[in-house]
Amino acid sequence: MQRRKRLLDTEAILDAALAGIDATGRLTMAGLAARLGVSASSIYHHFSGRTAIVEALRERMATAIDPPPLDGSDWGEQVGRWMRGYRRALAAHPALIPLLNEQTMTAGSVLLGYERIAVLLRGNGVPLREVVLWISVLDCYALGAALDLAAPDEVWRPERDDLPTLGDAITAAPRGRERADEAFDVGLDALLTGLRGRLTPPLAAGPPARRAAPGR
Amino acid sequence: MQRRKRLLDTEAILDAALAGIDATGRLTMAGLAARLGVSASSIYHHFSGRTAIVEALRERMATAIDPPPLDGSDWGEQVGRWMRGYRRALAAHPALIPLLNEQTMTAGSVLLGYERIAVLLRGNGVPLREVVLWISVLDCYALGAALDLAAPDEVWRPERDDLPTLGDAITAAPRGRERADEAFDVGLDALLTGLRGRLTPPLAAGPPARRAAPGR
DNA sequence: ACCTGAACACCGTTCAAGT
DNA sequence: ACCTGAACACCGTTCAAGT
Repeated sequence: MQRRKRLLDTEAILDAALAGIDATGRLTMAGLAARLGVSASSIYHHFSGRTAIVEALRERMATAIDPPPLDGSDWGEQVGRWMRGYRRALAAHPALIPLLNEQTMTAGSVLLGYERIAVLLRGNGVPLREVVLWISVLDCYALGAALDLAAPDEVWRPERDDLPTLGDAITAAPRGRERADEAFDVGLDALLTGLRGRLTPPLAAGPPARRAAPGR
Repeated sequence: MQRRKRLLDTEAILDAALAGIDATGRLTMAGLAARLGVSASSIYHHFSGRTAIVEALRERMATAIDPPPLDGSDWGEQVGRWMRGYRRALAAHPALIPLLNEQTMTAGSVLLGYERIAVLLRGNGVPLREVVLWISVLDCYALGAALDLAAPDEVWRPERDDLPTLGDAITAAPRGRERADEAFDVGLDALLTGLRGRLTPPLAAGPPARRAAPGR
C-alpha cells in the first residue's frame, strides 16, 4: 500500500469554493470542508484563511480578462472592450461579486488592465494628474455594474401608488439580466462619449488654445 | 418610586447603532447592547433583528436627500444635483455603506428620487422603454461611487515595477477623499453629457437623418 | 410592556495530537 | 508534510422567567 494519497491541493479547494459560492451564494469554511470531504482545519494547510481564498478567486477571475492590447486602435474602443470583458468575467459568477467587494483588491491582474488604460489615456492627451480620475470613474462604474449584476431580479419594487411614471417605465423596460446588460452598454457609451468630449474641448472655448494640432 | 423608566426606544437604538458604525465600522448586536447599557436580547423588543436596524438607518440616511424638485430647470442639472446629494448623504457615514450594500433596498425615500428622475427623462424625450436603462446607469454609478467612498485611502497599490505609467499617475493625482470627490464629478459630468448626446443625435451623422431639426 | 440570563446554532481560526 | 478533533472566541436569535 503506497503512501496515503494527498487529499487536498489549492486548485481543488478553489474549484470547490467557487462551486459552493455558485450554488449557495456563500463561502463558509465548514461548508467548503464538507464539500471537499475533509475537516475544516485541513484547509489552513493550503490557505492562510478565508480572505486568502477569496483573493485567489479574484485572481482566477481576473485571468479571464484580456488587458487592452495597445495595438494602436482607438482608445475608447479598447477601454470599452476591456470594461465589457471585466464585466463578463464577473457575470460568470455573480454570487462571487459581494465577496470580492467586501475586501480590498490586492490582485495584480486587474491592475495590469489599469496600467494599459493609463498608457492609452496619456497617449491621447489626458493630463497626468487626471489619469487616475478617469480610471476611478471607470472603476466606479464597473463596480456598480457588478453590484447591479449581483442584485436580485427586481431591483426596485415601487409598492406605493404615487410613483406612476417609474412604475410605467419599469413595466415597459426589459427585466432582469437583459435590463442589466442593456443598461451597462448605454451607460458605458455615455461615459466614453462624455470623457472623449473632455479630451478635445470645443475649438473656440477654454482660455489656452496652445495645443493646436497641425497635422491631419 | 415611580414605575421603572423606559430604557430603550427606536431612536436611541438607531443613534447608538450609527455612532457605533462610525466608530468601529461594524454593527453587532452585542456591541450595540453594550453601547446602550442593556442586554442584547432587549433590542429585539424594538426591532425584528439586525437587518431591520440597517434598513431603518437607510431610511434615515435617505431623508437627508432632497428629491429633484421638478421646477422646470434643466434635467441634467436636476439629476446632477440629486446624484451629488445622494453621494453626500452616503459620505456622511462611509462605514454604513457596506452594510447597506449587503441587503436589498426596500426603503421608499430613494425611490421617490427615481420617480422624479423618471418624470424628468420622459419630459425630455427619453423613450419610455429606455427610462429604466438610464436610471439603472445612474444607480450603478452612484453605487460604485459609494463603494469607492467606503474603500480605504489607497485603492490600488501597484507593488510591481512593471506598472510605471499607473504609478506615475497615482503619485501625480490627488489622494484619498479628494481623489474620490474629483473623480465623482468628472464621471458624473461625462455621464450626463453622454446621455444628453443620445437625446439629440449629431445633426449630420448616423445613417437615418429622418429626424432633422428644422428650427435653429 | 419591557428587560434579562441562559441557551442554541453557527461563524473563523488555533493547536496539540496523530500518521 | 498533511490531516484530524477538540477547543476557543464570537456571531445573531430565541425564549422562559422575572418585574
